[in-house]
Amino acid sequence: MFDAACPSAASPFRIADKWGGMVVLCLEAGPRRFTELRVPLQRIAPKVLTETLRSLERDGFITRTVFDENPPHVEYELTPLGRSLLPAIAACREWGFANLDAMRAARERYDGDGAEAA
Amino acid sequence: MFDAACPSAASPFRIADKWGGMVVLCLEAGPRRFTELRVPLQRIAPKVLTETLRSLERDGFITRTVFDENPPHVEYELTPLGRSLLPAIAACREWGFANLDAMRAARERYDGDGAEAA
DNA sequence: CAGTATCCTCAGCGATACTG
DNA sequence: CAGTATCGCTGAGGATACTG
Repeated sequence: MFDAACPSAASPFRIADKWGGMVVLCLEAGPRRFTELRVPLQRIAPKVLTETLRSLERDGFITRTVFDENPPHVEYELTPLGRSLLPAIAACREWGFANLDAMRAARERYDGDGAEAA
Repeated sequence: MFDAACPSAASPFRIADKWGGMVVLCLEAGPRRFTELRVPLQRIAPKVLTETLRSLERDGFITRTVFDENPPHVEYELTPLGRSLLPAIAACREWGFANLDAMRAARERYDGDGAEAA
């Protein structure tokens, strides 16, 4: 159980990084271009978006298609494997919608106790 | 969409850290003691396990019960909120069982292409 | 047994500037 | 437009030793 060879363990897909899941969601509705992805993900630096996309491409979750035009045109699209992530992501999001408030409350309670004591 | 106030976004619960999910799974079958958790999670340093447990406790996922004995005896147990994570974790694990091989294959293909070119 | 204390490393994330 | 190049920081994660 949980040996080093078992990345599937519990969070098999923290989809690599902080942004991976969001990018997948952004691509759910169809192909998107580099700059289009930067709109919903305003806080992301271009370098980081590149890294994220490369990582997702490496894992076979997305494809990168270059149109030989000027100005350059590149599209990212989910593969079937990438789409297979959506149900699991949905399960996580549903948990969030249902329980995030409770979690936040627990957190305030915990932090509160610590603060009072001091 | 995806503003800073929306941690629920995609991976609402990378359950905090690398080990959080595994610890929750270890507690699924019932309460466990500190050292008992270190058995399946051999690679975890005591400091890190402590941090992980504190974090889970803070979020209301587990309770920490101290039995005033000698030698000391402490038990960690899932709360209902903690148990609510299990379905989402299960969804992630199922994805892993179903698709991890495909992902690994994609990764090797990708890395292979890069290596050949060099 | 159940932790703390201390120190360390590295990689993820980020900001900014530049380019084919 | 779609990136790369460079630099820097922070903090999660880890190894080891010690303690009530």
